[in-house]
Amino acid sequence: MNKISQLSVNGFAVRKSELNKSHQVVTLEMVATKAGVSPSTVSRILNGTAVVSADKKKAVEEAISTLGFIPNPIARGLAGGKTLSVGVVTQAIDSPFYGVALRGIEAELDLAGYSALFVSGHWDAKTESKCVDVLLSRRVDGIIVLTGRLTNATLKSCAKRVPIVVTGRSLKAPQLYSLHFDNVEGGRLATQHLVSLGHRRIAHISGSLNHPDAADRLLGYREALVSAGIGFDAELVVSGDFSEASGLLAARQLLEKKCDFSAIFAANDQMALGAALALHQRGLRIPGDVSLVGFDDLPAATYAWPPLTSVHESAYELGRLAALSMLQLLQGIRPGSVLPGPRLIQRDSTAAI
Amino acid sequence: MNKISQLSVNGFAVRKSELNKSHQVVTLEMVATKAGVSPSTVSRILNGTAVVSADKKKAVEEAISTLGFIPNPIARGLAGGKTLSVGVVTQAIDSPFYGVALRGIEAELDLAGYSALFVSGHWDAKTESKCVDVLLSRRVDGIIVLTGRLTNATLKSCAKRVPIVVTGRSLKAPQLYSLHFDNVEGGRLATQHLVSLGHRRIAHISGSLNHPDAADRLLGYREALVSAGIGFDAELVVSGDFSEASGLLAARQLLEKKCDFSAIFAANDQMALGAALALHQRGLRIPGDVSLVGFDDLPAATYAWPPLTSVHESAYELGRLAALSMLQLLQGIRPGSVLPGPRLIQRDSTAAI
DNA sequence: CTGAAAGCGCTTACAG
DNA sequence: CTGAAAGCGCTTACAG
Repeated sequence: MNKISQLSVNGFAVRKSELNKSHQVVTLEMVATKAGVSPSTVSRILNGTAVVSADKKKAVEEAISTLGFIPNPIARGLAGGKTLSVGVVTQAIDSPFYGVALRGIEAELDLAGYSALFVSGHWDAKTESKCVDVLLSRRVDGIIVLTGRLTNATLKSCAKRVPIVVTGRSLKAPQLYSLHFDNVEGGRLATQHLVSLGHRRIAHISGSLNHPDAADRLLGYREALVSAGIGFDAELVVSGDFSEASGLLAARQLLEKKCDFSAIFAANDQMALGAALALHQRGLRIPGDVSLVGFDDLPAATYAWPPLTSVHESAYELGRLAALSMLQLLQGIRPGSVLPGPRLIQRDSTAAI
Repeated sequence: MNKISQLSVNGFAVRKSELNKSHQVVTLEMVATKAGVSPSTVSRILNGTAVVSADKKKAVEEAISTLGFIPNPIARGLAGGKTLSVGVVTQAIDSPFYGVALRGIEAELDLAGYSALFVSGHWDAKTESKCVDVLLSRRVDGIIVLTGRLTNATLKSCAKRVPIVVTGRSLKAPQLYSLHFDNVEGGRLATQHLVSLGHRRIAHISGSLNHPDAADRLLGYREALVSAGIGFDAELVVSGDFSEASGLLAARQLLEKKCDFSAIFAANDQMALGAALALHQRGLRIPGDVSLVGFDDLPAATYAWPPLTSVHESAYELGRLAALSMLQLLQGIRPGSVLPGPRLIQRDSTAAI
């Protein structure tokens, strides 16, 4: 450092450029100087990475608090390869379902001093791959992938570079943990509920069938039907894409087909809401003329008219447990969390036939 | 570097520890070596920070693409003080309104190669302050604050450290740009619509009144009433907190007061949805017995029953323009974007008295 | 238990 | 137009 360009603030040498910052940044070196130890020692205390004598520890801790030192995660990341941040590949930052999951992730990570980096994959494997690259270039310590369309092989190979937690599938690999919700059981629950109410002609609005959740819910629907001795009728199944608009369209198709149904099980609440609108528009009453069951139990389900019976899946828990598992992976602990099972929440959109 | 601990991969010296990474990381230095120039030159080409001879430029660009070099934002951040990331203080990561704004921010930032760091302030000044600190410690290049409760003074002082874009208020300061939606006009529009339909007893469910948006919408309501010669009746105003649950409660209060109204203007769609439920539960028809207007025009408004008349406020544009303005601030350009004005979207929840 | 030194991957005056 | 060198704020072998 050129002596001529040096100044001093609080007894510390300061480069001119730093003076432009209104807040003088406190560095680890300043802490070390103030505490009369080496930077190495400060670092070790900070990270608990070695035993340090009690008196030095005390001196350092005092220096840290009087100086108000906050370690720079950027520098930490460069030097130690850790950034205390975890990347999250969500599919749409404004999804009502995943939004709640993000809140769960945020809450859990925050407890551990980690930050989340959210990027949206938009249900497109290419985009999701790009998201992973962005996250990797930002040197996140781990990546949480909320479902999406990345192949298992891709995920496993990512896990060789960085710990991965993925939702929406069951996968085993080193440094990879998956959290899976039992969608088959959920689909079964929804359908059984309708069956128990006396419905025999139960239509299903499925999600995009290349989406495992959609396929599983359909499977549960089918199984419940068969085991009730009703049998599966392909005529009664129309597929949507999990959006409200697609639910509306699907319900209209069902109506036009005249396939004579008394109930609809929609593979998510958003489609159920769309279907409800189609039904209302045709002058059909819910549940008087047709019973309706959704899936996810979004907050909106409670405020729909009539309030929607739905299969509860806790997005918040999903997010929280994904984050918790990631934190465990990062600490070298084998995660073991499992998602709570589906529960049927009965409201007013279903009734006996 | 100790020669003994050195290895070689693709002709480049590599530390042992790096071999553990499955993917050999390509550094700027490797690019320089391959192109036969100095690292400085590569950096300058990358940043367009100086004129470089055409041939070297070509060589470097070739090296970059054959090596698949991706600059490390972390190192960039440390060295240059830039991280190509902007922090976003949102209030709740799962808010249906702000969620859409986040999508707009993400889209715009992505175009410029920037990443967003989202943190939630939960409408609490203390928490929001903490969010700003976290963001600062991550060395974001700028911060976008979505409304919230930080004081103007706090915001202005933040702007001394880092460029700030804030929504939901009008503020002028160096390195600070604010984007403001005309909530007064929006409230006026909603109310005028009801007035034009012949309603005279128009109730209002306001948001939390310590929230400027809520106060402004109430003001617009009041102004419209007065200028229509109807006059303001405090009896007809009940306040909620922008949540569905509060809308439900507010509508019930209104009903119990027996204040005799034929229409309700709710300060946002979420409360309107809650109010609709309360109305339905009392057996009141919308709009037959009471007309209902919301605010924001969330996607959910379209799928409510009946589809909700609402004041459109484009959350997506809000986010997009906030991000655009930030990018301009970062380039030293004075931002000038303004939000589109409110528009009334008429659906089926309002009718002539 | 602790310090000096090198290094993480870049950027940016400085000096041609 | 371009390179050598120092530095960003930490961490981590290495050597006591």
